[in-house]
Amino acid sequence: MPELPEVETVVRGLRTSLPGCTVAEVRFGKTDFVENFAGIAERLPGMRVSAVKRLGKFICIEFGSGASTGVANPRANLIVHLGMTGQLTLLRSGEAVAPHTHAFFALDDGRELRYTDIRRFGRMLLVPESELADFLGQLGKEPLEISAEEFCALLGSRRARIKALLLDQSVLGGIGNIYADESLFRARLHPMRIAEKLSKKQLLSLHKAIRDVLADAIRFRGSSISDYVDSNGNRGEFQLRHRVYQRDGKPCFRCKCTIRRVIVAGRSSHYCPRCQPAPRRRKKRIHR
DNA sequence: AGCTCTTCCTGAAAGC
DNA sequence: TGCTTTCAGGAAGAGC
Repeated sequence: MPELPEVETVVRGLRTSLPGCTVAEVRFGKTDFVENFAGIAERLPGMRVSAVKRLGKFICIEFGSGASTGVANPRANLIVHLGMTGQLTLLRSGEAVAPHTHAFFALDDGRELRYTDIRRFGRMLLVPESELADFLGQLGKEPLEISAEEFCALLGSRRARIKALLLDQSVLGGIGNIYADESLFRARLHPMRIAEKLSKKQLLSLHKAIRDVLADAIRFRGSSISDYVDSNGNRGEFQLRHRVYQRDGKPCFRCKCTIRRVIVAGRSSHYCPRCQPAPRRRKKRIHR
């Protein structure tokens, strides 16, 4: 599933050759994952890519005004969320079309940017520059940019389970199920711990664990569990280095104890019961 | 505030 | 063998 490291890998790939290219033609297959597909098909041709960015799990392809359109065409941003199975790949226009490919952006250099998404949990929309600030305002903090102090302040007063908060995109943008579990393992925190009850030391440990895990995962070009590939169609390798994610029933790399799986915040959560001890259950009050 | 449940969608895997 | 059912999950919305 594409999370921050996978999206970052896709963005870095696109960034090497997409800026400067002009869109020649836009075509769509199914459009139920696109907001205002007709508007995108009408607006983008003639516009030139000026930058490619990552915002949490969103890919942001920034378009400046194209050479042919001039002042009448203000800046706009094509925002893409890969959902569960989304792929954004750059190919030559003539190449065979993979099944479930639903968006085609033909470029002026004979290549094509294609969006493929088996389950169509992904999303695509065009955000005018004037509305980008509003869009960004809904996103949580960047896990790789937030300071330790800010991280502690953000989570330390919340009464929700720590795993739920890590997955909440309006708190931190970019962490999904894989990296939440891997971060909690490294910080030795059980996913059901209540954030408010964590010590400063534990929060600082989690902040570092998140940074370390994400940086490692980016170095290995993300985790390919099922469908994830980068902009060149290559799989990542970080799935080979997961310590707990989808390792339930297998021995912990640290202590050999059997990794377990529980549902937290509606998600499978994998943890080592010895390295990540369960929170102490509240003592029952005895009323008289 | 925060939890659970449901919906979206398809393919893989399990069940019969 | 082959058909049917179940499950997985990011995000949003409903209801509690």
